[in-house]
Amino acid sequence: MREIQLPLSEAKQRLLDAAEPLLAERGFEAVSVRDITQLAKANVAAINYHFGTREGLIGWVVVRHLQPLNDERLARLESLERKGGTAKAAPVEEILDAWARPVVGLVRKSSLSERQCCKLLGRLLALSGEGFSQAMADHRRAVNDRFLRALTKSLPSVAPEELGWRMHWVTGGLIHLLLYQELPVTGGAAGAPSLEAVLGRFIRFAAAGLREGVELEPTAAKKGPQATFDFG
Amino acid sequence: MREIQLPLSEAKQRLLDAAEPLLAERGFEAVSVRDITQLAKANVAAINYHFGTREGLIGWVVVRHLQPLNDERLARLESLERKGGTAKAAPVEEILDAWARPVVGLVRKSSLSERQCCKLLGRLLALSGEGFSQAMADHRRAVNDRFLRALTKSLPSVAPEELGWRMHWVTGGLIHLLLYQELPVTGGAAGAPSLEAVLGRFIRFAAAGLREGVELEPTAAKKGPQATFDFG
DNA sequence: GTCTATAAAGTGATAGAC
DNA sequence: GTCTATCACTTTATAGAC
Repeated sequence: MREIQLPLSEAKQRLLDAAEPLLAERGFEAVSVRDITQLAKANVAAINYHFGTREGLIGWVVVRHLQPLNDERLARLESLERKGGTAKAAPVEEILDAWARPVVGLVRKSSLSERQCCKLLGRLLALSGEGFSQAMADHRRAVNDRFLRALTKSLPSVAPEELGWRMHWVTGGLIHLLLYQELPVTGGAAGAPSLEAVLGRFIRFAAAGLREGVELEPTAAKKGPQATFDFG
Repeated sequence: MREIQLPLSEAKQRLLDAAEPLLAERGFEAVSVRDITQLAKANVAAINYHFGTREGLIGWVVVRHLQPLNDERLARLESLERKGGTAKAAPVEEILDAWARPVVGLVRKSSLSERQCCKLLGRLLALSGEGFSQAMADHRRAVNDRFLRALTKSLPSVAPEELGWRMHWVTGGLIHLLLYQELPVTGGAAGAPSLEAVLGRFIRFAAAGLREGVELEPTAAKKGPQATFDFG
């Protein structure tokens, strides 16, 4: 499932590197090809030559970030499952960690500032599959499915459908966290906590939400046909 | 604090009524004044005559929806606090209910379809104060503050700052719920649950998240100077 | 691969007639 | 208040020279 990162020509990389801070800051609709080529010190026609259309470039931004994110999520989940053995269910916190924590690595590797990279990731995740290539959409759904399955195993007393909804809301929380990380701290007395710290607190919060009601129904849930939920 | 709903001329209403479904469907950036006037069967110049600029119209869309939402949130919280008396803290679920449930009333009253009204509300909430009038922004912050205070009273063992962060993530969950309500049910066997039902489930989920850790630290929290958190 | 020039259509806003 | 006509730009995309 892990696809090879296609090598990009230097020109394409330059254009993408120029486009991403603008897209992070202003959103996908509010950036023109002229804005990008100007910042990249390239010609106006460069984007159309290298990417065909403006949307073609956006598509590359999507795969450049969401592909590694989903790959890393999957890798961490699989490592988690290998570690725990076949029968043992992983703790909710560790599953959520595998799901949320990869953004830290992406932010580190990115040439963007932490703030911009978070904003861009937030915007990309907020697309929720709209305007993706079919391959990307399939990959995303497959990863979602794997996580939902792991969570179902870890929380058998919560209906899988309910877990799908809850992960949907958790996804919204992560997007909001990435988009407006600076928002809540403006009035705070202490300095802003690091991204890692915020993610850790978010994971504990989300785990508690996912677990809601488990102490009330300790019996194993009825197994229906596994419906697929696109919670992203 | 509750402001009088300014009477709108019939022409202004017609334009707003035409604009809102388009804005709900395509987002604020992707709708032109021509799209709106065409749907409203009005003249191209009508928007500039009645609202000054395109942004002026958007501003009215904001107040037409977010003002009643925040008003209703506040009214419900105050009713809740009156009911419980001065010393008694309201249960977290009821506070969250006062915060989230008003969207149902707005959807009912709106001439938009439930789906479109939810999308529009989701987009408006996602603005997070960007591009609001100062009065709107202040009102929003004041309502946020009141809710955070109520939650702090109800969950004294959770640090107010932590509650601010958690409400920030809850806000993201609500926005995602409103924007992509249909998303998780596409693969489900049963039909989609009603908005009311989903909100009820969301409130229980969010309450569990807000409560995380309370059983570990049953002592009252230290009272520092109350920082204001703009969790919206 | 990179450039200029230009096409073809769309944008918000406004002056001025009615 | 409503309309037409129009201004002054901006948008994506492309043809063709270098």
